[in-house]
Amino acid sequence: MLELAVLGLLKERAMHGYELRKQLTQRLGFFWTVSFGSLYPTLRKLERRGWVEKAKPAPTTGRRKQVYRITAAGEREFMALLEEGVASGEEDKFPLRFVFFRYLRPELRIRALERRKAYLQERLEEGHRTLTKARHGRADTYTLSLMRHGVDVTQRDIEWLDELIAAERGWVGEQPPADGPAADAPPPRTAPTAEQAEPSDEITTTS
Amino acid sequence: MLELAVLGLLKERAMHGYELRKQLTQRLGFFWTVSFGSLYPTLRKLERRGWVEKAKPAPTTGRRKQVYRITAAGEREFMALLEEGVASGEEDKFPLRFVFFRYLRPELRIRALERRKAYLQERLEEGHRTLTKARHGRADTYTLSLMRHGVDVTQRDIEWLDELIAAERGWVGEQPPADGPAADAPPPRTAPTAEQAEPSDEITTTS
DNA sequence: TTCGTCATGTAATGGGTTACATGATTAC
DNA sequence: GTAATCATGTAACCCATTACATGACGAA
Repeated sequence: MLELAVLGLLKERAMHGYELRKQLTQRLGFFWTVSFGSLYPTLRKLERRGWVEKAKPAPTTGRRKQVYRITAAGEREFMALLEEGVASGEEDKFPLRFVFFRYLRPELRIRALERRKAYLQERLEEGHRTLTKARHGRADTYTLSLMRHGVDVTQRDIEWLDELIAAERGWVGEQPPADGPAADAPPPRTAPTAEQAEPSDEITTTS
Repeated sequence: MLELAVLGLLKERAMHGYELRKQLTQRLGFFWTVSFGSLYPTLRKLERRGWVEKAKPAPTTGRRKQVYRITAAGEREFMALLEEGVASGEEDKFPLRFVFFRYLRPELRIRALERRKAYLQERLEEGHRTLTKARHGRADTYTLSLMRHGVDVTQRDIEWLDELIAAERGWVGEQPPADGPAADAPPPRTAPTAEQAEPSDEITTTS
C-alpha cells in the first residue's frame, strides 16, 4: 500500500517525507491518510532495497530535509506493484491504484475499471438481497438505513465507473448505456500520457 | 472494533462464531468484513474477560457449535465502548456504531450524528479547496476525477446524515433545510426503542 | 462417496498506529 | 522570544489478516 504510493509520488518528482505525506493526503485524503510513524520507516526500507535514494548527499547541519528520488529499479518495482494490484484486484486499494492510472496501458486501465465495476455490482446485488430479507424480518431502523445508504453509495460508485469506462473508450458525447440522464462532463478526451520530470508544483505549491 | 461488534450482536441474541460473522457481513458488508482468524480469538478473549459465556455446557462429540451469550458485565462493557466511541468520535468506525444506535439515548444519538456531519463537512471543504488548487496547477485526469468523486460521495453522506438528524428531531414532513429537493422518505417516525430478548431471526433465518 | 457448506481453531505475519522525543525555520 | 509549522525519527503495540489444518453434516 504505502510502498506503491511512495514510489508513485517519487516517480513524479523527488520529495522529502513530510511533503510526500502532504501530497498523499491531498490526493487520497477521502479514502486514506498515512502517519509519519509508518511513512519514514517505509522510506528507509525502500532505500535499503535500492528503490529510492537520497537526492542531496548529506544535510551536514542537524537532520534536515531528506529528499528522496526514485531509482531505475524503483520504477520497475512500481510498475510491477501497480500491475500486480490490477491483476489480483485488491479491492480496498482501488483508489490508490487509480491515482496512478495514467501509468497503465489503456487496455489494462479498462480491464481494471471493468473488474472493479463487476465487483461493486456483486456487492450491490448482495446488498439488495439482504435488504429485501431484512424488510420483512424486522431489522431495526438504523441497520436498515445504513444498508440503504450503502446501496446508494455503491450505485453512485458504479455510475462513476461507467463514466470512466465510457471516456476511456473514446465515445465522448455518444449515447450512454440507455439508463438515466448521465451526469456532467466525461473527463479524458485523449488518453493522458505520463508527463514526467520537471519538478513542477503538482496540485499545491510546497517548499 | 470487533469487540463492540460481537458484544452488540450477542446482546440481541446468543450466537456462535460462524453465525456472528454472517450477521456482521450482512449488516456492515459495505464497510467491513471480518475473518474467522480474528473472530474466534476475539470470542475467547471476551470469554476470558467474563463479557461473554458459553450458552450450552460442552459439545461432547468433536468440537461442535460454541454458542455464546453476553453476560451482565458484557452488557455494561458494550455500552461503555459504544458511548466512549461516540464521545471520542473515531470517525472510521462510525458505521459500526451506527448499527447499534438504538441502544443510545436520543440526545447522544443526535450529538453523534451532528459530530459526524461536522467532520464530513470539514473534509468536504478541504476537498473543495485542494480541488480548486488542483485545477489550475495541472494534476492528471485520474487524480482529479477521484477527488471529484470523493467530494460527491461525501456530499451524499452529509445529505444522509441530514435526513437522519431531521428524523431524529421528529419533524417528519416539515421543511428540509431549504437547499434542494430532498430525497425520498425520511425513515424513523418515532424513535425506535431497544426491543430486546425474544430470540428472533433478525434479518436472516439461520440455524 | 464426494462435494459444498458449516464450524472451529492456530501460527506467522503484516501493515499500520499512537505516543513520544528532538530540533530547525518562519512569522509575529 | 515564543508560537506555529516544518521535519525526522523510534518503540511499543494493536488489530487484524492469510494460510493452514481439522472435522462434522447434508445433499446429490
